[in-house]
Amino acid sequence: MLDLGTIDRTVDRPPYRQIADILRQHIERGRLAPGEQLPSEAVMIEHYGVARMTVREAIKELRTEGLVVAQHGKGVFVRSAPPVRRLASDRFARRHRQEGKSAFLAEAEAAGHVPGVDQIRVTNEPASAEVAERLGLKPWERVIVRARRYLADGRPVEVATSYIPESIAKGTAIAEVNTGPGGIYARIEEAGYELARFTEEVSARMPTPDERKTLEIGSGSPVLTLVRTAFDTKGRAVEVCDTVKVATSFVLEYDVPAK
Amino acid sequence: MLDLGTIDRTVDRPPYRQIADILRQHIERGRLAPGEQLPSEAVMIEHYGVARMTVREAIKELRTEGLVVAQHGKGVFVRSAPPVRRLASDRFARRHRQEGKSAFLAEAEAAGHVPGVDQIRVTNEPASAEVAERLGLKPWERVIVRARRYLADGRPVEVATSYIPESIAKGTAIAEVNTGPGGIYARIEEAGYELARFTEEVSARMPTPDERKTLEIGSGSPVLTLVRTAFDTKGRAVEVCDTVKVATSFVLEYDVPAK
DNA sequence: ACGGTGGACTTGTCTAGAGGACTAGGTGAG
DNA sequence: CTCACCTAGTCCTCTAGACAAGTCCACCGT
Repeated sequence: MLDLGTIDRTVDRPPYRQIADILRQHIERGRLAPGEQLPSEAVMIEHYGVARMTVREAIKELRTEGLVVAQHGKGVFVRSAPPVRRLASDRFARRHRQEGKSAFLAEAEAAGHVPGVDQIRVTNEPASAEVAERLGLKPWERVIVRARRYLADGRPVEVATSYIPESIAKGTAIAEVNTGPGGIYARIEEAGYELARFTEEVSARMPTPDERKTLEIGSGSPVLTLVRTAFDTKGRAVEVCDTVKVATSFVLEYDVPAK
Repeated sequence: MLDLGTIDRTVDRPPYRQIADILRQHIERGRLAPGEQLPSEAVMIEHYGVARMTVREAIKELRTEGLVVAQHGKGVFVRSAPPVRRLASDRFARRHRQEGKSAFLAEAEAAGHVPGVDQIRVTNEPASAEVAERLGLKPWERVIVRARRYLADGRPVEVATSYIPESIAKGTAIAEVNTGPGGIYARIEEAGYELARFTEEVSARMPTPDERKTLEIGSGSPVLTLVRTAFDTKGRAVEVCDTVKVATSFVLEYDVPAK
């Protein structure tokens, strides 16, 4: 049985924070394991001798910290941390291209479905102001928009949207759902644009309601956003990729540039 | 005068969300400018005809989204977005080392103070479990801990903590507040460890109360965390740097590896 | 001119209670 | 067996009020 401890009304720290502290400790020390249910509001009201709102305040605090998620009608549960992934998925794909792809993956791609990716959507739209600016396009020019959602262990972890100028994509498989071996970077290079450099803008923020839904996360956990721009050897921007990612650890690697 | 609109009780969306929506729109459309004060709770209670807690719920929502900050006894204010910085500051320093440093910066460093950095703290401690693991140390070995806070336009934007094994730092200026030209990387290389590679783990989360205080941010805005590990040419980890950053955009750049 | 005090206004915290909505499990009718 | 219904338990939302604490400023006495 979980030791809920007691609160001390003589001390400076408000009761709802004390309760949050107790629960937070239990979670951090593993006494409340991921997926496990917290004591119900009623139990805590009884135990601590406080009003309903006080307990709810405590739980709300843990929710905004992303430690727990509440499920209407069921209870409050310790959030199970999504698995750590080594790299953002596009990088993953690029790396495979470089290092030689496993027969399994190549086969899956040839069959038109890549494990871990669902909800692929490809459209042809006028460039938004921001995309046009990043790609150096005129506002009326059109882009191919490729949106996809990545899964890990059946849970969504990332939504990525690529924008490629229609002028580059024309005549290639870029506008197809299945872009063929090597993905869009291979197609871009076949179209005569040799990739040379990327920039990435990284930031974090709270998700929009839409993103919360797509990524299936609680409102308390932040998302990482990456806007990657790919440039070719002539310095032209050839692709912009906007990635929104469940904010769990991933790893970048790079070498020290030669001196 | 700000148009507070009205709420509709016949509709599905709960009143506190409707109020939050109205305020959020005002903020996003600039009718409530950064730094500007929101109507007080009393005003909104009167205007919408709801209870105090309902208004507070609405404001709480905006707070967890990081849109507003409340100041006890003063009011609730639209959060002014921290300035965008191009690069994390350590990278900045590294780049300067590579590209040649401006006379101004070199001079400032020689004088022992770097513009934009305050609260430098250098200690010698036993390695924590995590740091020991990352640096490949035994638990009893000691590390030099260098903590510093970076400012931009007078506001804190980043707290970085470096851990260097005492065995490497011994006899160098690494344990001094002023590490001399080129910073700790130059000192590490002088000690015979040639830097070869970095890994970085990036994630985002909600700040701890302590971090909120140091970075002077509201509780609603997430922080980016970077744990960078530097390796030398022999594959030994020589430094771990833990960076907690106000989650505003910054830029990474890298080249496409030669094929 | 100066300093202290008090009051108005603000947000922070808590209480006590109500009805609603969702989930899961059991029960009984068909 | 299947389906509809009920019920207990859970969290969601809202009301109405209370006192505490921080901020600001006008006022008053010195």
